Amino acid sequence: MPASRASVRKIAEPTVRRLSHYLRYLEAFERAGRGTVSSGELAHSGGTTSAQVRKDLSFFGSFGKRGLGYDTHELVAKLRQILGLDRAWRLVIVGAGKIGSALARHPGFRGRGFEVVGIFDADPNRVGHVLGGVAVWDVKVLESEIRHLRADIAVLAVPPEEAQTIATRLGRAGVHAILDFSTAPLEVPAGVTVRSVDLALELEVLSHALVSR
Amino acid sequence: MPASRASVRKIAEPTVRRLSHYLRYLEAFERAGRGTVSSGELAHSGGTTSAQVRKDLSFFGSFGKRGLGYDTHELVAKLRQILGLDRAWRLVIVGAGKIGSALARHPGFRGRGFEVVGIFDADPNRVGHVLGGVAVWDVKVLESEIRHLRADIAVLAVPPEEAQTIATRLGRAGVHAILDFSTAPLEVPAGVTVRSVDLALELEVLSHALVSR
DNA sequence: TCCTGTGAAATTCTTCACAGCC
DNA sequence: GGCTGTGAAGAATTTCACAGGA
Repeated sequence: MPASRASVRKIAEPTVRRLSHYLRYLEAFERAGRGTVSSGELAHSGGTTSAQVRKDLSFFGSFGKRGLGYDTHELVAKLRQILGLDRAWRLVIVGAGKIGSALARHPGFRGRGFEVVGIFDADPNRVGHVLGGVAVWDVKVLESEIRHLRADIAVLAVPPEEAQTIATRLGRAGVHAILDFSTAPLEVPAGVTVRSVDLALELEVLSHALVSR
Repeated sequence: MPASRASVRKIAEPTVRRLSHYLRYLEAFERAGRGTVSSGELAHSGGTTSAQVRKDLSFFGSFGKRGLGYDTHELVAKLRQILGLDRAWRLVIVGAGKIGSALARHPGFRGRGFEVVGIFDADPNRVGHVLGGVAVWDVKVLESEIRHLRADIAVLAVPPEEAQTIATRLGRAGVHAILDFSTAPLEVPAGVTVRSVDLALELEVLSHALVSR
């Protein structure tokens, strides 16, 4: 049952994260000129076990060679396809504050197929400026401009009290994926995926680790 | 078997994350003047089930009141203790680039008990400046200054190729917790906890969600 | 009646272990 | 010999469901 071209089967989120990890390491192996990689090597770089790697990959069919490992190029291409990275995604950033503008200038996104095509802010002093080569628009024109820019994904970097309003507007504008840096709980319509990055929460996990050693 | 004062039992990471979430919402309830909160309400704000909330909390003893719910203040205090937030943590940021300096100026940390006490960078043009009220030190004096500042947690915001070196030096300087923004795989000595925040990876999870709908 | 605390069941995720192929 | 693919076992986590206190 090999996955047919477009639609990719539903995978558990921890698995998706591992696949993304594997891809990262595979690309490093690829740059190093390695033709094949074994599940053990992938496991070592990613902090899992070889059995886990094989299980994760076997989910999509078998493209390893016994006794050898996986063909680096082939596996990279396959993972890109599974993760939807065989196309470019168009990103907008909402909120040109500290985090938003740091992200706008972050060069790492474009390199991985995520192109920032627009930035929005409510502050008239910021509107019209250019950040990282991208124009800052007034958030008033969010919906129309997002359609115009054909954005797929939005990065939400606004104060918590505005997050819900913007998220709702993003949903209406046809954005189906949001990377949320506000710490507010968001309610979004079905069909919109939200991933939250909460730095205070990450610090709290570390805090717990420190006291529970 | 109620947890005794200082040492807190080992909990699975997903549980810790949920506890942190609960705390966030509880604080909102507290500000709204709510004396008690039910597991159902906590579950709703956090996107889980009431049974999950009760299981998570019952792990530390029973401090809910049947028919009523949990005492807001009491539960806030308890969660703070479990998460190690009943004390202040001293944070250093290594790397005063885009992400590092955005974090240094981020007001949300101090508000939640994490105080940025020092910043380090290798660029002489940045050394000696002040970011968000905190001095930028030369990374050459990392070890001695970290001991001097009595830092508990380090935020690693350096280029990937330097991440391992710095992580090793942080370990030697007595830092037991690292929040890592570089995307390199880190090897750290036992006793050092690392949490990685990888924005490209988060975007890839969203990408996968978009193609697998 | 409302809501907690918790064994038991169900489900999900991970590891084991080995047959099979290069 | 080395390494994949995978059923089966095992572990961990989540959900169910209900007894019992406010």
